[in-house]
Amino acid sequence: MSSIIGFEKHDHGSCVYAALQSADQVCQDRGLRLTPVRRRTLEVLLEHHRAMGAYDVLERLKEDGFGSKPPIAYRALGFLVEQGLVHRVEKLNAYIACTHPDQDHTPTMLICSECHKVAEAIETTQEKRLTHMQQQSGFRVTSVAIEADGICPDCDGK
Amino acid sequence: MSSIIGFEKHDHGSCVYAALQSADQVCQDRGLRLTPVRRRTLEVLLEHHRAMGAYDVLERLKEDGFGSKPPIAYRALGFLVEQGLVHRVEKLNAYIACTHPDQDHTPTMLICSECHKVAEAIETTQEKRLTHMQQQSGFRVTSVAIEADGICPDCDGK
DNA sequence: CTATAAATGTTATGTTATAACATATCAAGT
DNA sequence: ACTTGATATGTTATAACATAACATTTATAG
Repeated sequence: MSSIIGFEKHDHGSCVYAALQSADQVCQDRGLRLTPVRRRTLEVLLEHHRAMGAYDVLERLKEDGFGSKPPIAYRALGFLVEQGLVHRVEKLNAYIACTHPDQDHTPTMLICSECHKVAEAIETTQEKRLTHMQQQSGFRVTSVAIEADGICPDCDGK
Repeated sequence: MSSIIGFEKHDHGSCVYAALQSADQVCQDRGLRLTPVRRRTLEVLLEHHRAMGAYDVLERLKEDGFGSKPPIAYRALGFLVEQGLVHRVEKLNAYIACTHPDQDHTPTMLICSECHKVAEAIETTQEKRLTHMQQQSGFRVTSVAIEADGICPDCDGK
């Protein structure tokens, strides 16, 4: 079945805090360093709670005294994406913080064409399809992206 | 179930011809014009039978005496994508001709990280999941992209 | 306290994409 | 055929996204 994260109301402060905690934990477990730029990058994405372009992120980092050139942002984003703490939204060339980085998952991104909010639907049935596909085709899958354009509940009401 | 198009051998000449025929038909049926640039753009993609960037396509169009500036390619590609004759591969920012444009389908793109070939798996179960997702979330889906990175059968053997 | 690796930072450039406007072509009605 | 309105093609200019290559700093293991 599927559950949606992103369109409903929630306690934002605590969700940011929890996600950062979780990220700290993940990195510690994996022997990786959630350095200041990386942590701040994640925080920026969490605060905005929507898909942001690399240059938008960079803007914030610059304001906070970090480097001001594209690679600064791209490297931090790359690290976070690799660790599953951030998802890249391919259709938007943008990035969004993952709100449940603990579970290993193949996210489905729901992109509202109207308000441009992005929500994440977790499909647990995904893994099965993936394996299935593999067996049928002989294609050895390493990662999957699923992205849907459409109209979110809020905008649909109007 | 799923079937794969793209990695296996096939009669290329006739596949290009058939696809163009099919495109003519589709456009006629919809009262749209498959103009020279558009037709040639599709042909170029069919000939190459792999994902091409817009600028690569543009190169060919230029050689054939069509306009030489980006919008020429982007407009033709946009039209073809809209009509489902070409799929955009989001992860590659590239375009690939659809080999079965008749059926309305949500393609799954299989992208080989080694040889960079792209195959298309048609998932008929997709529509169900789509509808399902819609009901659960209130998100009204208009289009879905599914893309998998991995290793294709050919490269896996080596 | 060094040697090595990892991370940060910069310069420069490459790649992908679109806005805005000018011109040409097509299709329908007269 | 002739005008008109819509569609398509073309150009200029620029915006948005991304990475290679190299210099410098910071962390950490020996």
